[in-house]
Amino acid sequence: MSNNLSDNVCFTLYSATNALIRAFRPILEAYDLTYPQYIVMHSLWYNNQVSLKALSHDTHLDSGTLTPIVKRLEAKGLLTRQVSNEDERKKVISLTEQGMQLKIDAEELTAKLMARSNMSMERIELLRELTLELHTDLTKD
Amino acid sequence: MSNNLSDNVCFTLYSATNALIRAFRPILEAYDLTYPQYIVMHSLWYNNQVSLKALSHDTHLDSGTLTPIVKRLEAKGLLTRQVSNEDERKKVISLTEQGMQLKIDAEELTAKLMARSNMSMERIELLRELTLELHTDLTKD
DNA sequence: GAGAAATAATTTGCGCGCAAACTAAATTGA
DNA sequence: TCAATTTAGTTTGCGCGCAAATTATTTCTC
Repeated sequence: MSNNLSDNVCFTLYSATNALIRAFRPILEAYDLTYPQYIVMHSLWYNNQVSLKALSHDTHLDSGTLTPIVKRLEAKGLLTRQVSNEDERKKVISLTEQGMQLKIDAEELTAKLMARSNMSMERIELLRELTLELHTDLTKD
Repeated sequence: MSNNLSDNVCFTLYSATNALIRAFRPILEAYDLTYPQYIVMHSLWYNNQVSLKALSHDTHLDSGTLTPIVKRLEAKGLLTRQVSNEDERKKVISLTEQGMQLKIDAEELTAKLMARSNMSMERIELLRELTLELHTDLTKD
């Protein structure tokens, strides 16, 4: 029977994620990006010219969350949004030259951040596997 | 060199936490609580009559985040906020009878939720340790 | 003991995260 | 074929999460 918040995995997961985003913030600020914006850019760097739906699937972000994020990235000149020719309900999201250029600069970002923790590569990899497993479990039905 | 979002521990951590809060939402709705509100209540159940500062330390939530949350819980009749006698800058946050009663109902909440995942007790405990370690590392300086 | 510095809490502004409602286009099926 | 359903994306509303600015009180320090 736990009586301490830190005994609760939900709380430690929640706190660790908040701390991670907080630690990421000043680093990403140099690129004028928030973490969710970075996720979207990262997705597009490896999967360009996709619909919002496809982007939503890849980033695990809701379309209602994604629309304003993508609009902000468009306003920054990092991507464009065009109505699809085949299906006029769809929007094709494409990186601009500027958006592609960011990739090289931001390549080592995550590694740099995780180096701030004293965790070993093995424990970080273990954490990755466990959070991936939990996410899969919670979204399977 | 990772080229997939799921290869990135930051992303899996972020996604798993969002999924967890999302899964928690309908369960907590029965108690008319959000997850951060639940964290505050949980903290108070084991540490009643504390200042906002102390609550902030325990919940890892910013005072700017906490003030409106605590006000909402006050509006629901779950707690009271009184100016401290010793130090008039401080507010003493105390559970009402109704706020204390919620504890019994909500006792098994987390266990119920985690049972939704197929993860073993051992892996959940490992996840707890790893996220606690990461949080400690990221907030140590 | 009065001015300066520190501390506690609130307020403001912005970007999520997401459920729910909505709009518009494509698909379906009788 | 055309009305009903489904699908893609947007909008709205609300509650965070947090940096930065603000207010009020207390503590330092000279």
